[in-house]
Amino acid sequence: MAITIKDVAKAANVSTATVSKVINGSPSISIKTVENVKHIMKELNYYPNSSAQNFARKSTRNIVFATRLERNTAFENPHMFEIMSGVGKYLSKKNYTMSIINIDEESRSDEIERIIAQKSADGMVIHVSVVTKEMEYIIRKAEFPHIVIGCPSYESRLCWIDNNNYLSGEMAANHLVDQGYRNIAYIGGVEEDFISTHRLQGAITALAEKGLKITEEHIRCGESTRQEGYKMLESILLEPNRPDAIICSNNHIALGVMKSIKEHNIRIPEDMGVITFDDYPFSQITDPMLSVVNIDVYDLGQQASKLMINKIKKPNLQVQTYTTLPNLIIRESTINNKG
Amino acid sequence: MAITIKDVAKAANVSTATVSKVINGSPSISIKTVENVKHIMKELNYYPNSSAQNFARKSTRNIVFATRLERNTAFENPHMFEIMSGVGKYLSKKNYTMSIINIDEESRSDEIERIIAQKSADGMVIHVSVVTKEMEYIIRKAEFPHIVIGCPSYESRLCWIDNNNYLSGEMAANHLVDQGYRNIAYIGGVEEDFISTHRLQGAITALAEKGLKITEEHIRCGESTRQEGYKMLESILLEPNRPDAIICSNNHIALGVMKSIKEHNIRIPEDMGVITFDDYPFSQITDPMLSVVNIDVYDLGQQASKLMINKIKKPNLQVQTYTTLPNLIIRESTINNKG
DNA sequence: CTGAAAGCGCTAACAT
DNA sequence: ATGTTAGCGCTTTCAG
Repeated sequence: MAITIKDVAKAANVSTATVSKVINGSPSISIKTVENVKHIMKELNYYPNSSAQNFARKSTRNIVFATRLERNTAFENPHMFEIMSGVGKYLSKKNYTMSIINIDEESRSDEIERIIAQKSADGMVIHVSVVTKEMEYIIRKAEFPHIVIGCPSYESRLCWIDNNNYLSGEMAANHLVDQGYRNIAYIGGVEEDFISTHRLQGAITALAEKGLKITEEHIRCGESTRQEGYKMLESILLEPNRPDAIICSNNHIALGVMKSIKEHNIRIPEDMGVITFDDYPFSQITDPMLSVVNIDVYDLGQQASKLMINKIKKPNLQVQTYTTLPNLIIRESTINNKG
Repeated sequence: MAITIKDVAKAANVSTATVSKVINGSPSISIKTVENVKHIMKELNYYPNSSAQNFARKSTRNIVFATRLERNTAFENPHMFEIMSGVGKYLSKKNYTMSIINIDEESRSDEIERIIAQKSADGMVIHVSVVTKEMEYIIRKAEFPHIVIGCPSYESRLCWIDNNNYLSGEMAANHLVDQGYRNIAYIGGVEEDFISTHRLQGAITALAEKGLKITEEHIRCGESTRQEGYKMLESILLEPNRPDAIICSNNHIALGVMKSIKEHNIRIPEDMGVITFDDYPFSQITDPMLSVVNIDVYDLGQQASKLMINKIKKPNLQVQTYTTLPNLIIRESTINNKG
């Protein structure tokens, strides 16, 4: 049989209550006793049984990370796992465990309800891609500590944090202007793609401040695929007023855009600058290498879990905020010394 | 206060033991009682407290996935997360939870020891990249249910599963020969990179069966980076005996290799075929698109967790096996109708 | 500063 | 088929 708190108590000639207090760093124990007990614990190679601890103290020191774990997610959305890594890193530093649950189409809120009711976690970090209104209802009804990563696509009263896509859009536009580009186009995702539309709004604002504007026909929205990016740029090149720089709302679109540009024998960056967002390691394999406005999503994850832990202590803490600043990585695709 | 098993027992006019048996699907309860109790549970919206269950039954129904979660891991090694997703998927189907722990350089075996001693999980799935001999010692001493994903790089008595890299190498070589290539080179990782060396061995064997061989000067080993891949191919092109096809041990190397080939105005696939392993979604963005021998790592993860659960039931089950068959994805880089 | 003892909510052996 | 009851190993009052 494994060794328990009783064995330690006996060996140290104290009560189990005292041992427990030592384990939990209670200040009311004399230094001498603390040292003695700790010594015995080490000697006996004692570790408190975590199920018993969880049970007795009615808390698990476990946080659930809820997201989608389908086939290919890791390839298609490494960002999500990078966030998860950041969350896990911070939690382990704070002696919390992180368990991952897969939320799929059918059972989204059932899973959540069960976790809350079973008390198998003290809190929940949720990737925005899986939240629904029903889920929100359950979480808020139970007043369960949570933080959503990413701004929900509807007016929500859940707590969330996100990076500032608006600001990212501004940075991309400002950089292009600094480099001397003046006639800028935006190729983005569909209208419901909030990330893309926020970036666009940021770009528009930044340009307006410099007395520039993106003309209507230089804004395109479509699916976030290479194929669509390619098509959207092709159609822009048919216009008489050809832009001298393109902001692409993501890497997929950027790849299609570059393909189209190259096929037309337009030089990047001399004739046309290209910039996009989020630094996949593969941004560097394009020729020329892509400039990007990047977000430190690992850091975003760490911040989220920090908030999570604060919320466990102060459950009424309400946060809805844009955090983590974007940073500009200048590579070859926007280096244009006309500026 | 949340509702407990006692409340259910009272409402259903049975003992808590009976309710417990219903919860756990014991066959010794009459259908009528089962239905009645289930009905009451639903009515009261009762869910058993999982900490109490874990504590009482001395098992957690939790599996730890141990790996490295440092910054950029998700970008550099999406495979690892794809495996993790597969593991999580299967476990949740079997009503197990999965918690992730980060194993870093300093504290690798301490973490493991703690988890085992604290009984915070029933088993452990470990990514091969974090195993050490010390860790093996701890796991085996405790006879803790485990499965390592990937074959350890030393003679180990841990249980592991891996995909068959040897077979993958054979498939790559056979495909090239089928396409009519005869003079094949292998550009791989360093010697300690077992994945690469197994693939090489497979390729050599397959070629030997067809009466072909890779000459000594057509085998190169170096770091798995684009830069090194580039350099290694450059040096091969200096040789008088120029190969007509290249097997690259991974995507990074393949990218460098293709760059070199293109700069020498050698046509792919006409003058030189290129094949590599593991289908990143980005394998498709190269020009021409890369043929690859792919492994279904999501499936590998699912198989691993299946074994994991078997091991919990039969702890003396010993497995060391190559599983999950590779499959060939033929794209543009090897289509050569000389064959 | 330390200890006695009452649980925490459930499971499982045993009895009926 | 169902109930009684003794724990599971720890935390936490409360008393001393």
